[in-house]
Amino acid sequence: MQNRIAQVVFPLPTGKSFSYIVPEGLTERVQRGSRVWAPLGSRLLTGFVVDLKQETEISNLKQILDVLDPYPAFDSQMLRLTRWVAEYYLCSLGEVLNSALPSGVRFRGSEYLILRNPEPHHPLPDAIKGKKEEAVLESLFQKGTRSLLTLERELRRDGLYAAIYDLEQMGYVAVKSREGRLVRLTEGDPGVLEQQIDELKRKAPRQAHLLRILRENGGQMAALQLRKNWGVGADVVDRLERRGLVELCFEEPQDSAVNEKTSQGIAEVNLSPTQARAFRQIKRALDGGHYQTILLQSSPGADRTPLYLQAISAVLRREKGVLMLVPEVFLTARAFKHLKATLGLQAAVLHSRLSDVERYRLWRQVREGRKRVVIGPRSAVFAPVVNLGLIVVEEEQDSSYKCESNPRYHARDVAIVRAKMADAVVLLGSSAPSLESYHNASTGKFSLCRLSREVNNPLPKVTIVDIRGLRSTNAREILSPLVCERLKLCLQKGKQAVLFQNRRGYATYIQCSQCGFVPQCQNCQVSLTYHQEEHQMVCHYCGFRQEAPSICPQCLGHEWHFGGVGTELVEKTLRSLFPKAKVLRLDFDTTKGKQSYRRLLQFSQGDRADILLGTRMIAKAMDFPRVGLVAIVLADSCLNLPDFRAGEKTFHLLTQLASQLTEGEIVVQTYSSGDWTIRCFKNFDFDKFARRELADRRQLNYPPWSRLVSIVFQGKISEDVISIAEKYSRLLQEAAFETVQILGPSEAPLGKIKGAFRCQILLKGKSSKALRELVQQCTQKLKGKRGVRMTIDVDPVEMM
DNA sequence: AGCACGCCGACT
DNA sequence: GTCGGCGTGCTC
Ligand SMILES: [Zn+2]
Ligand SMILES: [Zn+2]
Repeated sequence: MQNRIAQVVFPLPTGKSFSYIVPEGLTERVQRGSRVWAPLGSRLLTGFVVDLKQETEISNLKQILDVLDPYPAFDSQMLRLTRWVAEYYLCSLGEVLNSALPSGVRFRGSEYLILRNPEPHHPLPDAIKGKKEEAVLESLFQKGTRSLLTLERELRRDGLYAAIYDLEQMGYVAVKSREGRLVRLTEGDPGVLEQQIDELKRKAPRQAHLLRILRENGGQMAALQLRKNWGVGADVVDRLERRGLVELCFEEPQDSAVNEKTSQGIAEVNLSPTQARAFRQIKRALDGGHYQTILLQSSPGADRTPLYLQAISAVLRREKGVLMLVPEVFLTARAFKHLKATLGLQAAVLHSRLSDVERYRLWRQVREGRKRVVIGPRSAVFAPVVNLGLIVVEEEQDSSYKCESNPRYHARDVAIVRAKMADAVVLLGSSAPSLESYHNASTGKFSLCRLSREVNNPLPKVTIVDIRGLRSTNAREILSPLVCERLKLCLQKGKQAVLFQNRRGYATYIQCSQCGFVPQCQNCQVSLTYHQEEHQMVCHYCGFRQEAPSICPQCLGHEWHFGGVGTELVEKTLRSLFPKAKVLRLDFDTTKGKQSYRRLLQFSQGDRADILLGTRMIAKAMDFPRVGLVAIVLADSCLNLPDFRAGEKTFHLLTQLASQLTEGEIVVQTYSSGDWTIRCFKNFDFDKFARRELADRRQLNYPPWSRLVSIVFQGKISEDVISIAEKYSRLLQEAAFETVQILGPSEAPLGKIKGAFRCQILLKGKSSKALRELVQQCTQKLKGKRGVRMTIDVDPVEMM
């Protein structure tokens, strides 16, 4: 008896799965993990098959219409992993599966179907059984090739892809990418060709250009080459083909980059004695061949990369796959370069910035085991690496690993669970690890591997400058005399200086000197930041902006006090102090948007500036050898965040900045020089900091001693939000047990953002499982209200 | 999430 | 009378 019933989940908030009949023609191809096309209500949706059964009690079943990939997108291990993510982070399996796939997988549009045997068979071979197969073949007989998009339009979509994959499997057709096409001139006569080019020149210069390229390169070229070397896109090729001026043929793709080195040819890395000592422990874990998480805690400035490379090389020699996670997309380039230069490897770099076609191509190569090393940001933790042997999580403490939209997973934690399932080793690298990982290492859940600095490579000098006195004497003063002095020296020596200030703009707020009025955002409960360059008031939470006022709208006063130092003001100060120095400012904290990404890459490469100034991102972005001074303009802006992790985050930040120094000094300006975090950082004593911080957190029952779940309600009408939050809170109180603490509901920090009021309930408890069950139970009972959205965050990182 | 269904007030 | 707001519940 065949499995005729498929259980399908969809990317909807419902955790439910739906049963469908698998039609005759699709039984072979519809498997667990397949992506399918199916009707739900009045809609047609893409879903995922999570199970196959022989029968069901449910009546009035609908049919699955089509299967989207030639083989299941998820294997059983990935299904297990995504199910864990859904259960742990309290969201639907469908949503997790959807975000685990490369985004925007509508890749099929750029592919072509070709007839393998160009002779039309009449009658059709016996093997062709389905109507759809027949239709596809008939369509191809008319013209040797068809784009998949054309076929979708021409034939009905139901069962189309299943038919295509069947025909492909039987060897009648082949799916080729648009860029695998060979473009050939149809006109052999040079005179006629010249005439054609002339005619096209005015109306379609790009097409004329393509003809010229072909003429000068032997009359033919692969579409991929045309794009890569000449910048001529596939659309131009299509148009010329329609004119009949070029013809296309399909050759087997000669993708040389795909072929990785054989495992024997993988190089080894030269390790220093210090590194070799640390590596021995990693090697033992790799040799063991079982799950283990190693926290690689390096002293600031010690290079972890050689250890990663050596571990990767060892894993590849065992014919296993590697996943390397980095905190930001732009950091993948550096990792790729290292792998290429040292091991001679072409790793697959998977991230959201690739085109759909490219991303899907790489994803398939990884899925099919043709690429065994994947580099990427947090989403890459779901890359379908075959036979996984090692996951590297670089800068494991970085909060970018936590996803701030559904599913709100933490890539480091998912990596650990994945490694357990695959019996792989996890390497967590950091010079100031998260206290969660540090704690896990001290309880024996992880093993700790320390990497110290090379003996000839001393720790940088740390100077703490208390600026309490300074500010009171001259409010306009931003840089202490000591920092100015060090800057001068640094520049004289021809070294670069890095300045960090966590606030963008010129002033974080402006205030009327006469009546005390502070311009606020109309959508958020925050003051507007003054940007001098654009002469605008900007909200950093919703993007609202308006012309900076010259006259106070309240009292018509015209004198403003600028409060809170932003990077623009620091830049202005630097320019007046060092008019000859080249100052480069990098001030955005997201890498979203093309422009910021480009500037970021320029920044991390363009090391010609004398002074580099910026916000959080500079700590991650820079990779310069010439840095002689790092100055933190105001450590307090990080230290005083309303977050129980403020101290930890400050330590991370300072350490990351200090790691950029090969030799030199790091100067920290602060109002609270007596603070424990600052004092420990002065001696680079993370262990001392962590011990005290852990003790404090134990006292207050904060992670890692407890688990948190944050529930945020938001909506335009504050009364509705509050009433729902209170209703939920009552449900919690009814169902809760002693070990759970319910904090709130209280107005979330920054109560109103983007016009939405926010109310937060924080659950604290010993067991994450118990908390999650409680939340799940209450959420089912809660009757929501239109206009009030509820967000559940398990293990929240950002407390805002 | 969407979408239909149904219930109620208000306006041609 | 019916148009359109929104709460409710379902989708195999
Ligand atoms: Zn005023
Ligand atoms: Zn705002």
